[in-house]
Amino acid sequence: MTLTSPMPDSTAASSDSRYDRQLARILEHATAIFYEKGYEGASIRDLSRASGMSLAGLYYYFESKEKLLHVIQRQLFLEVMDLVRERLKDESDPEQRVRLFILTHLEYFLANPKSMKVLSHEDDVLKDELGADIAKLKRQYYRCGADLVDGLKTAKGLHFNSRVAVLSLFGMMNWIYTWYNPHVDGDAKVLAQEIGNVFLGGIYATPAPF
Amino acid sequence: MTLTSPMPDSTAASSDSRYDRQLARILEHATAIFYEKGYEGASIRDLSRASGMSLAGLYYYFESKEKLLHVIQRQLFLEVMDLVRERLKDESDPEQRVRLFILTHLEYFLANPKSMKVLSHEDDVLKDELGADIAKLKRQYYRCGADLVDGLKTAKGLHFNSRVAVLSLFGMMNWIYTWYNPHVDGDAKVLAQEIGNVFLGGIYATPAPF
DNA sequence: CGCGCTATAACGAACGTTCGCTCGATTCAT
DNA sequence: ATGAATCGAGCGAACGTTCGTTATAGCGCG
Repeated sequence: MTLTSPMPDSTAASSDSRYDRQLARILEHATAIFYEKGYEGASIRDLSRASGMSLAGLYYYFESKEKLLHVIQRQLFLEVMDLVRERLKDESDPEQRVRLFILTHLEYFLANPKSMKVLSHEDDVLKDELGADIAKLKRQYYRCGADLVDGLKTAKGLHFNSRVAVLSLFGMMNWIYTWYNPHVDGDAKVLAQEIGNVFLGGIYATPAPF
Repeated sequence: MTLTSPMPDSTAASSDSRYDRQLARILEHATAIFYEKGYEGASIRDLSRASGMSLAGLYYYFESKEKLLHVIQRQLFLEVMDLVRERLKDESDPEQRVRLFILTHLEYFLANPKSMKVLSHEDDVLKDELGADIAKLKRQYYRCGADLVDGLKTAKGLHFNSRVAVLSLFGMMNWIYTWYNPHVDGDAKVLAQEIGNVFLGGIYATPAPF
């Protein structure tokens, strides 16, 4: 009965009910533990220790380890997709739209580096319906990026393999969690600039077919 | 009745003892299982089932699950590094050297897609000495790519952030295991061409620092 | 009181690992 | 040439631990 649907008695100002605050706290700790040890390597007891709650206490908030990961991943996807949508609302220049997409993605995930890994690294552990649901969200997000790149492509009359280009872009961005060091590499703005330069310069320089 | 060679052994090539062949077989099965279920998600019993050998039998060939992964990863790094070194021997043009690096990396890992994931995805599960050893190899491999890119950079008098550029290149290449489909995307040669175009076009188009 | 929430303690199953043993091939002394 | 001893390769069964999960009983607050 937990987690599959919002609490029935929650009113509009539900974001600060005790239940919601506790749930958010648990998701945060769980994300940190999954980040450190990976989903399979993390035990419910690790989560219990980290969040200072008993095993049974945790199960009051989610009904299985799988559903817990699912909630975390789903929330992250929805949040970043919402953010992207809102940021892109006021931009119409095709190149700037791609740059803005990169910037938004990096800003969100450099602000939540542990979330970045839990999304990127634990991407295929969920099976069946739960896995299919996450895969669907992922495909939506990919589509979003691909549409932006294709928009730029037709606007400028470029010729390149869209699929490989977009997936390469996602590769650059999603690989960051393995090396990013805020003291060495700049903030999201700097990084988005540099990665945007490489990617856009790369597709602009693409050879014309003949 | 002189004692020339003990066994006639039709398929001589006795450089591989039975032990070595069995070990290789086990490593291959283990790679496949780690690929499917991840290191933490794979149990020794899974490996036992896959390789058709008992639990205790497996432990005759390695002394712990961690050491098994270590052997696999170490062997892969050494093999691909050797391959890169040999291929680069005869090429002196800086751009072609970078392209050749990309091609070699892709050829090796598209020929061994499961290995690619076991290296990329299970990269930080090993701790202490074993982990440090793998991290050292990884750093060597990174250095290799970085030197090539830096060679091109100075040869052409380009200006860009080498660290971000090289790590982005590795991001593009190492992310491939999440999406590559041999029936849709080309073989290593065509993929190396496309990724090389994006990357090289990207760093060539880099703005001068002012 | 009743209800939302937490803690204790336990469940069976699965985990990585080890022990003692077997069995065929090889080696060696006679 | 042959029996005894050794060795490499592998097996079945079990070790103690940890896993995800749950039944149940108790607390504090409206």
